Amino acid sequence: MTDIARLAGVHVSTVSRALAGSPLVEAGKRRRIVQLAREHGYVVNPVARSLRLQRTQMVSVAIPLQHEAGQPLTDPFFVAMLGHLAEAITQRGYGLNLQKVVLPTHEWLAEIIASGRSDGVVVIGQSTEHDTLQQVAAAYLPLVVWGAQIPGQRYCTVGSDNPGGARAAVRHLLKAGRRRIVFLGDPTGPELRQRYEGYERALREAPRGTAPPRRVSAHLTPDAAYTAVCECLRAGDRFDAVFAASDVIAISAIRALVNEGRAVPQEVAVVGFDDISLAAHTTPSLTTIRQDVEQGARTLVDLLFRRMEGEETPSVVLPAELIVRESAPG
Amino acid sequence: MTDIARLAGVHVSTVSRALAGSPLVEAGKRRRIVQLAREHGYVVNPVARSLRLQRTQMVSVAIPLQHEAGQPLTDPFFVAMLGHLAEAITQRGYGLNLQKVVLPTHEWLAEIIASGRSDGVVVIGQSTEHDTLQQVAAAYLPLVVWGAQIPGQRYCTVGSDNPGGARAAVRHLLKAGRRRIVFLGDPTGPELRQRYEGYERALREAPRGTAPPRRVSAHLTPDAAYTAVCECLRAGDRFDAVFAASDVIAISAIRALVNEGRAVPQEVAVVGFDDISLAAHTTPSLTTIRQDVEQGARTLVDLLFRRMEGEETPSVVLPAELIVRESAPG
DNA sequence: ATGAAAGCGCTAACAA
DNA sequence: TTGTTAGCGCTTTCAT
Repeated sequence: MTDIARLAGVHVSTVSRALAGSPLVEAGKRRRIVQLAREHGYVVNPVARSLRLQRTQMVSVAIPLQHEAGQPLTDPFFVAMLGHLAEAITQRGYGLNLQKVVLPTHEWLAEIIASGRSDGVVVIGQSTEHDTLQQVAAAYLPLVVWGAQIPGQRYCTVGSDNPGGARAAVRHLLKAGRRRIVFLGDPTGPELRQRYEGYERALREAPRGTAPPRRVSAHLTPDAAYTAVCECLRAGDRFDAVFAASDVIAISAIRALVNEGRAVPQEVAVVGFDDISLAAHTTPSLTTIRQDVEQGARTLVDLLFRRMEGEETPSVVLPAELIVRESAPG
Repeated sequence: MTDIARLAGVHVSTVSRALAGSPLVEAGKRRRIVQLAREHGYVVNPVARSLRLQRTQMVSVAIPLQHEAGQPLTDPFFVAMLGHLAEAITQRGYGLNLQKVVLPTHEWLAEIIASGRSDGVVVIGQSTEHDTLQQVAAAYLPLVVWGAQIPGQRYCTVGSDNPGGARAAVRHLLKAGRRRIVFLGDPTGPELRQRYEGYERALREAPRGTAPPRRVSAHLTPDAAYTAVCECLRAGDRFDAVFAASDVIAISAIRALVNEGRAVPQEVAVVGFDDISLAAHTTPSLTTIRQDVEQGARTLVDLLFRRMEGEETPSVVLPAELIVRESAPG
């Protein structure tokens, strides 16, 4: 900037003002300075700017992942969320600082905040970190979390209507005449727990003769789900429908079923959760509960910026919609 | 830091040294200071540190995306790459600054660099930006690119053996007796172009009676590929195998084929490219060319850090391996 | 082994 | 309207 000032024959402060578009500096001079800066490929140093302004124009996006579950950063839903967050954050002229958090880690959130690398934090997925979030949120406002809303929660979440979505999925299966519906997935973390609860509730409301809730445990990875379903089938388990906690494991479940000689959807219907972009394109295509990632991301960012301004924002629950496709026709 | 200094009854410079683990400061005092910092949840301000040190401990990861192609940041391969990059970068104590670049944008790379937000840049995918990269690389060393190696290229790439992988895919199909093999995808960008070239070459080397190269154009999105394959079938096109430029479009192709009444793999075999995590779990599971994302990411980061130290590193081509599954059995 | 002081590049309160 | 100046929080050279 000193260089530009010298070239323009003015003081740095004038350059600073000109580049900030201040009306204080004479229009002609301002244009000349801006032009000069462009010619020389000069852009203001955001580090120095941040130090001076005490704000970084950065948002941290933290993704807590269970190490033991081997959960990679490749879950398509999280990733779609990340993409849309990048979009929304960039649109506001902010940068995105990506933090992959491998649990269990001590004080990960406090450290992200204390480091001052960002003006606000988005956490994608509560995972098992409800307590951490509770604690940190007490003293730090600009924090929003994608996830489930939990009674007594003190932090701000945006998330889908997990129980409602799950219930809609199971009711759809019941209406199609299915009576032995298993839940595939591990209800670790509030979101999946709520999906399980929705599943249970729908079964409680089911016609007589419907089999009671039954869970097939599996981490949210393709391999885990595949293995779990195979074992279950070989153990002679009988069911005519699967409600999977996510699309990724629903797809694995279909493969396991077909490989073990069960026709999908004729013998076993499958419903997933998320509506990832591939869901419409698998064979058979996947009946699922859509979470609107794009709106979710926009809402998260919107709330975050309001919190960055000091506003106390409430949590938001977005509708989750049943999408009927081939794996569980109507 | 001033606070910690006051609490410890020493000068800030001593605290700075202590926290940096300098041997200059007396061991006992150092421990006391470190302890004090931890108790008070103090961590050094990386912004101030960056300004002073003239390095940010940050790496920018830029993902150029074609706007017109509607290509989202959700391509599973890119995303897996991003995850592994996050891993490798974090391991070295650096942060990751994610930049989604929507093309065409003017000077995107120059701006990322000039902004000084990071000490090095990883670009995932050359896309149509070969010229930009050539130009920038002339004056900026700490830059690595995931993509194809191009004759006359002046920047450092890491990428798979695209022609070799494509050739292996087509030879596999030929060996299985397929003679009318179409290429599905749009060879925009060097990587896909090289895959197409490998396809062409394998066909030139094919037995007599093999149909000549034939391309079905489609952007790398599920919808585009689905539509393209359907139209092609309805137009009465005849083929017994598809080599798709990516797994995502291979999966869509399978769905289109099945929906139009073609058995996969009996009537039409399908081979993809990437080996995304879902490829093993679709129905039928996908024969594909594996790109080793993890090694790719590690190599990129390794080369980047060497470049950040001033070393001129050469480009690297990684092997691409044929994985035979159900969609195109041996 | 520790303290004093300068300065990284920028912005803004104040002065002119 | 522009310039002067102080200071954001840190590291490091120099002096002690």
